[in-house]
Amino acid sequence: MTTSDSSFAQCPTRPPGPESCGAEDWLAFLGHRWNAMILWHLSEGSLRYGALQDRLPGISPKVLSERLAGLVARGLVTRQEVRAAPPEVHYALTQKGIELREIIAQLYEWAENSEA
Amino acid sequence: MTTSDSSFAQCPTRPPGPESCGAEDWLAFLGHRWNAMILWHLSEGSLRYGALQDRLPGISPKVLSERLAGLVARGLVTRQEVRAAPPEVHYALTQKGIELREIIAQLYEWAENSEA
DNA sequence: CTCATCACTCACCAAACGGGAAGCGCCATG
DNA sequence: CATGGCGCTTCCCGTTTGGTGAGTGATGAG
Repeated sequence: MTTSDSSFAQCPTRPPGPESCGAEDWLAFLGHRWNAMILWHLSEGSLRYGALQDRLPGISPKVLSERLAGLVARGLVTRQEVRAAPPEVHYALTQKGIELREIIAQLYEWAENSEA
Repeated sequence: MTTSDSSFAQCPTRPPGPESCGAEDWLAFLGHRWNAMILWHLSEGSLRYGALQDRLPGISPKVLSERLAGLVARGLVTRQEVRAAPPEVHYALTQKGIELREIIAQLYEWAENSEA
């Protein structure tokens, strides 16, 4: 079965606003550069701001902050400040974030196979 | 299991270019406005240019052309011209397109459940 | 006291993107 | 011969985006 018509069925003509369909909204978010990458790197476990910067060569602090804020706002990532000598900020996936990462992993696997 | 580390594993530091990881590339594409929507509408079956325009209120001919060209270029959609009285152009999903739509459907279902 | 670190934030600016309007080529019909 | 429909394409222009570089605040080390 083709997942039948139960999927996008409720957002056929994209009613009023700009983004109405849930899936499209998430796709737009994930398609925004770095977001999926950050999600991926955090799946290793909690990481600090600086550690993320190191793993994402080319990202500017401004953009990294923006993306992290977006991920937190969508409930995919938690932000935890540690008031220490040099302050530490730890970012980690939420359950929701883990679930979403799973779906991205599926896409990744499909891409691998279809590319060949 | 969390799909373990077999997924993005090969694109850890995004080597040289702009988009290197397969999944991120596809996400960027799908996240581009209208693309997923077009895919969705085509899953009903073959549609003509004008029919797509009707189903995607707000899209301009320019953007629809661009998106369709992108979908064709990625092998998700076929374009078939019919030289008739008023010319007809039919767009339909390829096998690859159908597979990708499946994955989007999964995302959609996840979004539905997690939103609640 | 000075300096360095961490995690940002702010102001500025060029480049890219995206939408709207209008035009085009082809053919059939009136 | 003029008109109309279909499927685009081209041009223009405002908005957004992302990068850069500098600055901030708290704290501990030298």
